[in-house]
Amino acid sequence: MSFLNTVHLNSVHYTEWMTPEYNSTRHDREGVARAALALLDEVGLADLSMRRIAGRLDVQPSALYWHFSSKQELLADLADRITASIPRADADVPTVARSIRDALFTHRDGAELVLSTYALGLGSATAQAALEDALRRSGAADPAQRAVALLHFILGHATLVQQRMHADSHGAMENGGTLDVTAGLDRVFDLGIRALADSGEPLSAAPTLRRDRA
Amino acid sequence: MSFLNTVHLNSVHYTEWMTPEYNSTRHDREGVARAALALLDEVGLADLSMRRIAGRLDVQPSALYWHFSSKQELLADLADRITASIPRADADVPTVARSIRDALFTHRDGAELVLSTYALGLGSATAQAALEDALRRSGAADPAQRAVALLHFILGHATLVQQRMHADSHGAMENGGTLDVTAGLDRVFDLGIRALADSGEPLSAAPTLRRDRA
DNA sequence: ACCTGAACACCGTTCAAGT
DNA sequence: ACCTGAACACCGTTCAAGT
Repeated sequence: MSFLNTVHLNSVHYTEWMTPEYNSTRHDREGVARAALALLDEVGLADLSMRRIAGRLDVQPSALYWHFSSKQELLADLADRITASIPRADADVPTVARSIRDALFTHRDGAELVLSTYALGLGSATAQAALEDALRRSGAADPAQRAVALLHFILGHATLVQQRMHADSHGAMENGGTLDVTAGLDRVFDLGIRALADSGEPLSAAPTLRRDRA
Repeated sequence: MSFLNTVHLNSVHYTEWMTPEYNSTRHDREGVARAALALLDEVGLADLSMRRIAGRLDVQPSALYWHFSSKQELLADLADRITASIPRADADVPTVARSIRDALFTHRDGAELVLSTYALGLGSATAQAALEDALRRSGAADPAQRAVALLHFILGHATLVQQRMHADSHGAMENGGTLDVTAGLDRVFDLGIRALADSGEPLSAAPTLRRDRA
């Protein structure tokens, strides 16, 4: 009976009279990706299955394979959407680094997703380029390699922090002093970024004070 | 018929006469973990299923749950074995960092495994402690936080490099200049480690030459 | 102490066929 | 252009029961 109902709703002869307002259940690549990203925030990467995404769209699992050739391709698309949200500003290295981290934090398990996807692809080339530009402007040595090192640190750090956040939230917090664990990790991030941003020999002998603002 | 045969082989009445040399098919926690670690090297983390591990041990999947309460616990055990192989030497920071990275590289997907497992646990506390000790000996500022930053960098970097290695090996190498990609990443690692090992303001106004030993 | 057998509630993916 | 239905070859986990 329930399936009869469904059949009836869907059998709206797909012909000329089917105007946009009658179209409800059919999706495009964009719609699938957006639904998947929303679902990611609700259930997390481990529980983001093709079947669940399909269920959210009121569609059979096999329908997703018209839009994406595999789950891997879908995940790569999501990773690209996350890294694409990095603002492209003429900021200094710590600011760019923080904006990359914040983009990863925008979605649940975002860091892990981008990390898993990064190796295969040109995804997060955006992030790498932004870091390299900022480094070049600051006059740092070896800006290209330094950008890669910064990106690896940001991805590793963000992945670990995001995991820890999720574990602490509905997990076993057996440690009494876990209150400031995130605050401590924030200082670790700043320390790491600053160390990777400027070090080494060349340019300006004065170490501490660059930056002429105020 | 095949299952009859199996039944016959296993029904060696479990009593006193069952001396060690007759015992063949029964396992302990250690044996399961070793088999799983060996299988990890063959098939990789994505294909390391409980059912495959059981198959390797000629045992039903459910048998594994006598030794480990979940797959997660088994994986955590493997991660601990990998980090436990880090040599405990009085070496300088780059040397310690490299030995941690090499321990992660000892097994296929070792970095990813440890990274996934690290958040939950005290695993890789070994690595963190080793780094902190080395930093303290070097007189670096904020050794505790710096150790965490170094560990995050090492885990992120090693995970990315290991993924890339595997992708390049039997994957689509569409890039012409991928030959020196690993060499380049090795230089990135050294740069990152050195930057994180020494930087910052305090101690000795002269930036480059510390080192009072010898 | 360690394992089997059977079941439960899931997976990703393919493909002919429908509209 | 987009989807269904059905199938294939898998998953992790539980639990009574066996030896």
